[in-house]
Amino acid sequence: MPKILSEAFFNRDTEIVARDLLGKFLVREIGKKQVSGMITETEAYDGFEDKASHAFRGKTLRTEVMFGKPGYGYVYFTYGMHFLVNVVTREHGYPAAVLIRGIKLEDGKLLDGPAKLTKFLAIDKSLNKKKAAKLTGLWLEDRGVRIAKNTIQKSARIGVAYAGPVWSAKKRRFYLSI
DNA sequence: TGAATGATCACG
DNA sequence: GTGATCATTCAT
Repeated sequence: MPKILSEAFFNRDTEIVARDLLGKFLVREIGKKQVSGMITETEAYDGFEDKASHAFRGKTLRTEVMFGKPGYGYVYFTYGMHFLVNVVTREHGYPAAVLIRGIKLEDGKLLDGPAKLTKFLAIDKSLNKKKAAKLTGLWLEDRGVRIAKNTIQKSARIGVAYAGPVWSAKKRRFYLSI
């Protein structure tokens, strides 16, 4: 039986959560239709100091969900055409989230880009600030897949050059090499 | 390498 | 209120 990831899973160090999400499943259910994929790529955005994080400039209407409870969705619209999905981590009041950048579908097809998977799973702003749970039609679960440690790779995050040399170089992107 | 395309944020 | 920018993708 798959185990749905709850608040306790997300209320931990953001980099640990980002790493542990590899091999877990992102599940989207609309009506009777269910689509899911194994997470293959994530990025950690943590704290008040991370210049790459949207929360760096403090709490705003957009980023307040990052300051909220762990296990909630942070979905935002960018470049005038793309939705990106994160899951909030750490305790209430501390801004942090993990961006889901890639998943592998049941049929083996790879969705290697944060906006590709949201498009395929029909994830949009209606899921912003919603708890990741069956009730909302979007959740994460552990199906018992074991990830060998030597297949987990770390690198700098993608598309964050604006954060400056120090913060853009932080190795907070995690992905599977297989 | 650059266009698409609109929400968000800083500034004044 | 205005203008720059963007946690991207796809075609040229």
